[in-house]
Amino acid sequence: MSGEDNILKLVDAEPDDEGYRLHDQVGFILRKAHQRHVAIFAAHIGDLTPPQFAALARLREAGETSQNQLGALVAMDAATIKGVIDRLKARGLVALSRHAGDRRRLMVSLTPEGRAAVERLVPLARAITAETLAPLTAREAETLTRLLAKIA
Amino acid sequence: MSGEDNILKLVDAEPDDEGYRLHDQVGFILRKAHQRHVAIFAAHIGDLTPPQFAALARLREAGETSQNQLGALVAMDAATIKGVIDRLKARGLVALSRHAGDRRRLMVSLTPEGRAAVERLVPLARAITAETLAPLTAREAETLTRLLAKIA
DNA sequence: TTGATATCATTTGCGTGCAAACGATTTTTC
DNA sequence: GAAAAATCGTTTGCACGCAAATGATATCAA
Repeated sequence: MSGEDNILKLVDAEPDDEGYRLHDQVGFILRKAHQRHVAIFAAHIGDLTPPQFAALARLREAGETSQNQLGALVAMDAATIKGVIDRLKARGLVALSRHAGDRRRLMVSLTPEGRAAVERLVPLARAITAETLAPLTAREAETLTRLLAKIA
Repeated sequence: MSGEDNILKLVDAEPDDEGYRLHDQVGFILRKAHQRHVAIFAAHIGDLTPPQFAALARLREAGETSQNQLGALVAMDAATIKGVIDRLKARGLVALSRHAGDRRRLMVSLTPEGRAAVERLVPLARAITAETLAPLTAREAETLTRLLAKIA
């Protein structure tokens, strides 16, 4: 369909096809940027993943919360947050208990070890953010963060 | 450590700690933006994942390539690209053959069905990009894409 | 009250994504 | 040419991330 008139290639060239370059698409770049960030994170904090750290950091900000509630705060669905919490619990960084009034709810809280871990790691997390944004000027970094937040 | 002088909270407050908000960190926002994009992708193209589409699209741009080479082009390591190619092959979208001169190399190429699929999907992929960037003005979208590419 | 709904958590299945170890082949070096 | 090193691919193990199905408990409505 619409494949005859190649005369005005640059002006009118079929927009459905030839002008599509994978590496210009936001999704592709977004995936690569995320990969690079995860790699930087791993280089600084080897024994905790970004989602695990996110859960701990948010738990410190929010205090005790139910598992799914915490999931909502760190953008993880019920199945995902469960795995993350299981692993944090296995390492003694969080503690679990049943909610008094609602026996469905599983409350998650930081253990002293968990709190100590977050506090120890926050400076490293700052460095990770800085290194991720290192290719940009301060102004560009601010812009990127702002625009990214708008599409997140 | 450094927890006594709370007098000048806003001016001199411990920068290692209290000023750290998870949801301001690039890594966290990057992860959420990526999640949103994947969701948009799935809503438009239900039977193919972004990595699978990326492999097909890049294969069309680059022509026949070795499996690991293709992986490099779409930012997937050897283990990951293998799984993606396996699934595309199972669906008849790519064909595999051994390289003549180098028996280690596994050459990957689009089948006619694979080519037809990419060509059919490119317009949808454009719409996915547009929807992902919809919260932004055209100018902002261009800026975001450019800055994202710098940190990717 | 009870029956219909909604919510919280769990489980399973599938698809990335990466590290590490491995076997098979080149390519390099001596 | 033979040993050493590099490259290509495979496999395993672990950690997200999501959909869909399930069970347990709460809440709402009739």
